[in-house]
Amino acid sequence: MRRDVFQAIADPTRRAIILLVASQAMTPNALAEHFDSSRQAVSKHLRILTECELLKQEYSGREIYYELNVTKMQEVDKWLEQYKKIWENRFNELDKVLATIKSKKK
Amino acid sequence: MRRDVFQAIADPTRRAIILLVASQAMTPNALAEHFDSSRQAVSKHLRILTECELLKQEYSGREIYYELNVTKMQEVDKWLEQYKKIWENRFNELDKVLATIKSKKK
DNA sequence: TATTTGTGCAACCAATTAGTTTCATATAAT
DNA sequence: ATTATATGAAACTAATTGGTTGCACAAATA
Repeated sequence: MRRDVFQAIADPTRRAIILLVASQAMTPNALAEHFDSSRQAVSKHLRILTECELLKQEYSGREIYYELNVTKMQEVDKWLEQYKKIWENRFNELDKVLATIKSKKK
Repeated sequence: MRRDVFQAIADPTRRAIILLVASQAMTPNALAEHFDSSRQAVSKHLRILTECELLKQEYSGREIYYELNVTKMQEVDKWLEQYKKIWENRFNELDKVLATIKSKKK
């Protein structure tokens, strides 16, 4: 199935998984301990996160370590960039206003 | 209903609406022209986007102009920031490696 | 070899979602 | 005053989602 990063990060449990995995790679069992839901539920989240490449799998015997694929996270940042221009411009406008006020006070 | 920014941007139609509205405030009718689905479907998306404060409404007679609330967009950026540190560190590590290679070549 | 452990997958289910059609209402135009 | 337009809300529906339980299977351990 074609998975989308935005759809993946929409779920709060998945964002929590991302946060946990960001500091260190973890196995499904270890991750599941942090949640109320079953290991299988967590496993399904891991599948979704892996399918959209937000997570990478590292096999070690029968264990699978899931780690964050930071590169894919940048995709969200890339999407935000077009809007960043807008809010930075807002700041510039504000700067101008402040500068004007300042010069008038002199 | 309590609406979440991440859930709001998960839908591709809603992201398209955000993009359209980013350049200029638009009415539901004007927006609906850009999509295959009905005006009411677009209206429901607008409701979700407004509820999570990604959009603001500007009333003008019987028309309602929807405009982007850039401030709320920054919430996503704020979430990303903790991961930005990680990918910037990766870059620094890479820089070190490149620097080492460079000095060896000399 | 027999058993335990770590994992993914399938089948099922309740809740949510994104769409539809049909309305009600307020403003604008004739 | 009547009609047309812009909009939101309600009721319904099909598809998707996030959860469950039960299973299969490979790797580690006894």
